[in-house]
Amino acid sequence: MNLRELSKLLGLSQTTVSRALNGFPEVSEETRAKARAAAELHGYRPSAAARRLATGQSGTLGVVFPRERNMLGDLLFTEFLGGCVERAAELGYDVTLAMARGAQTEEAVYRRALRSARVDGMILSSPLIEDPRIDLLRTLKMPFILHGRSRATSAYGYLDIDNEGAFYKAAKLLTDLGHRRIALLNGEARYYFANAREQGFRRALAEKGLAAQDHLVAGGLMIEKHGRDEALRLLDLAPAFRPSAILCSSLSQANGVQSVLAERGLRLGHDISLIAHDDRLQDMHAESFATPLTATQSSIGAAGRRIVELLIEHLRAPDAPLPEEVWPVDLVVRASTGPALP
Amino acid sequence: MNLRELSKLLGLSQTTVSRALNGFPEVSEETRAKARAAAELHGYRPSAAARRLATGQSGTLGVVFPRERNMLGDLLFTEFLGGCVERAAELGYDVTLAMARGAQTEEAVYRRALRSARVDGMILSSPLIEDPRIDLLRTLKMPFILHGRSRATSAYGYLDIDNEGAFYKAAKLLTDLGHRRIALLNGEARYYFANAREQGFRRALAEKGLAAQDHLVAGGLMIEKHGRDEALRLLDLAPAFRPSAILCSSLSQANGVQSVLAERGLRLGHDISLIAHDDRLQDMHAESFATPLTATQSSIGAAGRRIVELLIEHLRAPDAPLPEEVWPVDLVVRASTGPALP
DNA sequence: CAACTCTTCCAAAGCGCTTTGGATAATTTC
DNA sequence: GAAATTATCCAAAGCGCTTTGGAAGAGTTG
Repeated sequence: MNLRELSKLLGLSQTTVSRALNGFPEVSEETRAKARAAAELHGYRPSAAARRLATGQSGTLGVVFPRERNMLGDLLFTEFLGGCVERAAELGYDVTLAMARGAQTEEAVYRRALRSARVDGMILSSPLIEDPRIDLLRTLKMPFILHGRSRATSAYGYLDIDNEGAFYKAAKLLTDLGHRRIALLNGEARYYFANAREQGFRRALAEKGLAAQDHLVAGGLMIEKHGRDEALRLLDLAPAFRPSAILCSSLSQANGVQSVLAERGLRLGHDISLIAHDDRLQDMHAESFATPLTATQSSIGAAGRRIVELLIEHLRAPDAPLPEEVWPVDLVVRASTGPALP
Repeated sequence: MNLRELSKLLGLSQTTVSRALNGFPEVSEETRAKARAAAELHGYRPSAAARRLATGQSGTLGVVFPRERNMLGDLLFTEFLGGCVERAAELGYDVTLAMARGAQTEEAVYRRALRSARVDGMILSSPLIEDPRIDLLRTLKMPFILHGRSRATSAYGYLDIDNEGAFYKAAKLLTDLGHRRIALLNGEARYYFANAREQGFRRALAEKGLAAQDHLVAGGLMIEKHGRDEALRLLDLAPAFRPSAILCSSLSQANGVQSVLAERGLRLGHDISLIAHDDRLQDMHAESFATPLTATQSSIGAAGRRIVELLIEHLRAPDAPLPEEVWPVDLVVRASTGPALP
C-alpha cells in the first residue's frame, strides 16, 4: 500500500493525503481523520527511502562506536546507546552505528556517512581533552552533538554532566570530614571528563589549603583491576603518605578498591572512606555494595535519551543557538564515608 | 555532485556511468576506468536514499538490542555488535538497532521496520529455547538470521557455536581426570545455549555412568556475583556432596568462583578444578587469570562478523538453502584443571 | 452584488538513482 | 557484401514521497 493507492482509495490527491497524514494545517480535520483511519486500516506506512529522497533527511542518527573495547567503557556505552535508541525510536528516528576501526579512518567514515546522506546528525561520546573529530565534523558540515565537552576551536553543541562540580563536592565532603590525604583514582587522562574531575578534586583541596599529592592521583582504565592495583599500592605506602580516603571515577574501580580493603580488614566509613561516581547502570549500584557507597550519581542512560532530543531539535532549527546543557550531579551520602581518624 | 552532473561531465549517459560504477559487464573497461576516476576526483558518492528507492533495498541491517541490561550480557552484546558493525561497513551496509522496550511491543517494532523498508534483514541474538520472534519474522516475511539456535516450527538460518559439544568436551576432560562430582554454573535456563550446554555436560557424565546431581546444576546470570554465590553454596556442602570440579558458562562467573576459592585457600588445579567458557572478549581472558584457566573458547566478535556475511548472502540469494553454520569450540587446557584427589 | 480573503484541495515537478528496451557502431559469419 | 552477432551506449520510465504554485469553492466585506 503506497500513497497513490491510498489516495485513490480515498478519492483524494496524494498531496492532500500526504499533508493530512503529516499534520499540515491546510487540510480540514475531517479529511485528516478520514485519511488517518484509512492509513491505519490498510496498514499504510510511508516508505522511508522515498521520504528520504524527497526531503533530503534520512531520519537516522549516527552514534560513533568507541574505538577501543574495555569493560566498563562498554557497559557505559551500551547503557548510553540504549537510551539513545529508545528515545530515537519514540521520536521516529533510527540509530545507526558508525565505527572507525580497521581499514577505514575515522574521517573516511564520516565523509561516507555524510555524502551518501545516511545520517542527519551524529552523536559523539567520550570526547578527548582536545578532540579532532569536532573540527572535522564542523568542516564537513555534519551536524553533531557531544556527550561531554572538549577544548575546541570551533563551536559545538553538547550535553554533559558537571564532572568538575561532582568531584569538587565529593572531595569537599571528605575534607570537611577532616581528611587530609585523599587519593583520586581517575579515568584515563586523555579524556576531558577525567580532566574535569581532577580539577574539581583539586579545587576542593585547595580551598582547605591542601595540595593534591601526585602519588595519590592516578588515571587509568575504569575497571576493577585498576581499582585493586591502585588500592594495593596506596595501602602499602608508609603511614605518613597513606590516604585516609579514596575517590573513584567508577563503581568498577570502587569494587576493586573495596575488595582490597576487605581483605585487609579495613572497615569502610571507619578506617577509611570511599566515594565513587555512579553512572546508574542497570546492574551495578552504589547502594548495593557490602557497605553502601557514598556516590556522585547521574544516569548515563538518561543522558542518551536527552542527547537525542537535543540533536533532533538542533536538526530542526539549525540556526538556533547550539545546545549547551550541563547536568548537576547529586552527591548521595551513604555508609562508606566517615570522619578522618585523628 | 550527483549522477547526472557526473555523467554530463563525462559526456556519457547516466545509465552508462551507473553501470560502470556498479560493475556491470556491458560497459567497456576503458569507460569504466574513466568513470571511476571522475567519480573519485569529484568525490561522487551515490545517494543512499535514491538508491534505496530505486532498488527497494535499504543497505541496512537491523540488530535487535536485547531487552534486558546485564553486565556480561552487555559486554558480549557489545563485542558481537562491534563485529557486526565492522563487517557490515566493509561490505557497504549500515547497521541500525531495533529495540523493543517501553511502549512498543516487539512486533510493532518489526512491523514498522519492515513496512517502511528500513532494514533489509535482521539479526537476532540470545534466542530463547522457544523464541516467538522466529515465527513472527517468518510471518512478516522479514529476512533474518539467528545468532544461536532455537526450537522453532518454521525454518530459520543461523550461526551458532557448538555449545553442546563444548560442554561435553569440558565435562569429559573432568571425568577423564577422575572427577565424579562436577558442578555446572550455567546461564539462564530460558536461553537455548544454556540448555545445549547442560545437555553436553550431562552426556559426558552419562558416558561414565554418572548422573548430574540437581544440587550441582544452577542457572543464573552470567555475572561475577552469581559465581561467588554459587561457589559459596557449593563449598559449604557436606564433603560427600561437595563438587571437586566446577564448570562455568562465562569468565565472569569463573572470576567470582575463583575469588571464593582463593579466600578459602583452595588451589586451582590441585584442590579443585575449574573450567569456563571464554567468549574472547577484548578485556577478559582465561589465560590472564591468576591461575590460567582451562577454557572452551570461541570469539563472539568473529561470530558477529560472520553472521553479517551470512545474512547478506541470504539477502542476495533468498532462495538458496538457509545458512546453518555451527562452529566447533576448542577446549584449551591450562592450569586450572587437574586430577581428582583420591 | 462585485471584489476579496480564506479554506481546502489538486496537478505536476522534482529528489537521484536503477533498469528496461532499444539504438548505433563494430565485428563476425556465410 | 549482406546478414547476423556482439559490444557499447542511451532515452526514458519508474521507485514513492514532498512541495510548489495554483484553482475552485465558501465565506466576508463594503
